[in-house]
Amino acid sequence: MTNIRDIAQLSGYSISTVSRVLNHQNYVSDKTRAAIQQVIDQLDYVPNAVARDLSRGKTFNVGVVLPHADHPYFTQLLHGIMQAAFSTNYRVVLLPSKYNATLELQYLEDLRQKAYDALIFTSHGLPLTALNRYRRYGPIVVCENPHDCPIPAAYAERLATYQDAFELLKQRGYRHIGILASRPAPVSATCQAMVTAHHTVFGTDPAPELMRTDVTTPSDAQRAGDYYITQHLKLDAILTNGDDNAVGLRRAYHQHHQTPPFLIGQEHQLSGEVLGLPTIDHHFVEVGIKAFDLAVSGQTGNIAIASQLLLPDPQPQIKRV
Amino acid sequence: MTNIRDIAQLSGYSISTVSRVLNHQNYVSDKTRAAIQQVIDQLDYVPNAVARDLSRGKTFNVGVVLPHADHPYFTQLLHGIMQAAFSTNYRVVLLPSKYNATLELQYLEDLRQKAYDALIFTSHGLPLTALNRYRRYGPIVVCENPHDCPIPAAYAERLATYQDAFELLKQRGYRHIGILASRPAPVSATCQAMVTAHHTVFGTDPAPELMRTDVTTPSDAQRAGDYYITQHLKLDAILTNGDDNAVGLRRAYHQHHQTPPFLIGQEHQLSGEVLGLPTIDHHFVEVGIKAFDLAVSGQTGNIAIASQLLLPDPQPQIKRV
DNA sequence: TTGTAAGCGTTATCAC
DNA sequence: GTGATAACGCTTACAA
Repeated sequence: MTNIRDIAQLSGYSISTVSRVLNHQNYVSDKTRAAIQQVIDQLDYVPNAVARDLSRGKTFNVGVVLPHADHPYFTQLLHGIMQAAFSTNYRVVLLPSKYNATLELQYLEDLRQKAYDALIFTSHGLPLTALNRYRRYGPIVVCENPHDCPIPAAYAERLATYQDAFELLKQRGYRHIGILASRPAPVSATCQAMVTAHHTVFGTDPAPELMRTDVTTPSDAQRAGDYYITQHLKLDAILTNGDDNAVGLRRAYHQHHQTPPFLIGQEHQLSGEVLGLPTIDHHFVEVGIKAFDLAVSGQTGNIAIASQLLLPDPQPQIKRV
Repeated sequence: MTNIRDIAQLSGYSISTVSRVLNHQNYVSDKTRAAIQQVIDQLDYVPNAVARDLSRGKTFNVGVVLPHADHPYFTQLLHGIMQAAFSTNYRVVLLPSKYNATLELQYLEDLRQKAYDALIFTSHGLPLTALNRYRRYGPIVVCENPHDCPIPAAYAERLATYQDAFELLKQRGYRHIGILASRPAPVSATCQAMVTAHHTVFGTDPAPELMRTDVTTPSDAQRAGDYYITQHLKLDAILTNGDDNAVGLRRAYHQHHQTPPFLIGQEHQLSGEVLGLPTIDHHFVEVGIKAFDLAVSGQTGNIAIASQLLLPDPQPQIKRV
């Protein structure tokens, strides 16, 4: 392992001069630079990145905490974060959490230990106040509306769009509305927003038996559908948490030889397009970009991005040839 | 910034003893440990991760080079890699490449600079021999069949399955087969495998005008469909590179009010299920797991995972209620 | 323009 | 059990 000292010795110059050459700084004469560069080339030397980071006190690593890797919310968010990181020479480190408090705490401790320059929580199990406490060790950004907790955040403003969705259902005369959510309202801002919007539009909370939580995959959604069917809960419509999950629901109804209720998707996935579902695009890529910007700038403040209800394109007529 | 020296001084013990306490090693008396721990707690001290890495000469970071973030091949592979990394305390660092040689080279140089303990190329633009040259600086794993290049690899064995796919088409009497690929055969092992399989089954190479490359997104696929249609290329079937891309193709035909040809998907995506397409599951999650194992073990050798042609479930009868 | 030397904060070896 | 001290490999005042 050849190091900067070796280069200094063999070239006959000092470590600092070698360092200047390495970092393309000024105040090095052309012939000195050339002489040193020659030794560098000769020994096939490259500086050690970790030593550099230590000396500079900065890693250019941003940790991104992800409960799951296979959910569109997270992949889209990650996509945005990567995009933003890419143009700034920061590196993205993936931190799987499964909403596990011990793991999340570990990542916060890693930040404290300077393993990352900043941390982005795409979602979290720990209370916001717990995260907030670690901000003294470095920038921490969350991807939800933090309400009264003064923590930097970039998030999709969903409430108005959920209201749009329920208004659509109301206009169509639907009253018995199923709701699919990944986590229950007490811990999930998203779920809370759906409940609030339902209340605003219909004047009542959603019936508890029509709300299914812990639905993340299409298979989960299929099970939720099985539940609705076997419990003989006659639904007019279901607000699903993802177009793909709507597919799972549909599967359940089809297997029971029933026509599914009117479905609204989320995430603007391809499966929704195929099925001609209305969907909600939360613009998570953009949210990711903003989250990253907040993280590296160290700025405080919240950035809300408006969601959007998208109605399906009319299905084209197919001419049989 | 309080460091190990501070703890040593304030506790009255030496740096080495403090280090032993930090690393939960033996040979420290209980009362010494307690005394030191008290100072640690009092000063709210944690060791610096970067200094640790430097001293140990290891980062526990594995770099994963990804041309795109939004393609199922990469997300599934990444999913597997994360899963494997998670259970071994390694961290996954995302390295976007866009098949850009300069970027790929930069990542290889980063490996050389010890920024990562190992590197996984999910795909690459640089020739294998170029990657192979950097193996002296650390383990490098690719996710394709490297054939005669002696570089560690985990990959989906696609050839036999592509043959199955073409056999299916042949049995159905189809002869004019379109093919969608992300990159042309000279640089893409995947594309080569499709061509070879076509040759094996039909005895001829695919007609050049029926092969569309540079197709990665559904929109690209839609453009490919536009091409087939406007060029009046009557196709019996199309082997698409992804169920989602099949959706794009389908969109093109529908917009031209035509019935799409018989479509075969890939990646076993939900959109394919909805459309009832045959699809090819390449088991990329498992490939990712194996790739990671190779990377951290530093083993040499190749691991091939068999792909699988999946036929659609029969569409259920729907009873109108 | 170049050199000296003091950091950066650990871990590891070896002596006691 | 504990402590000196030398790595680890670089950056950066400050001096010359």
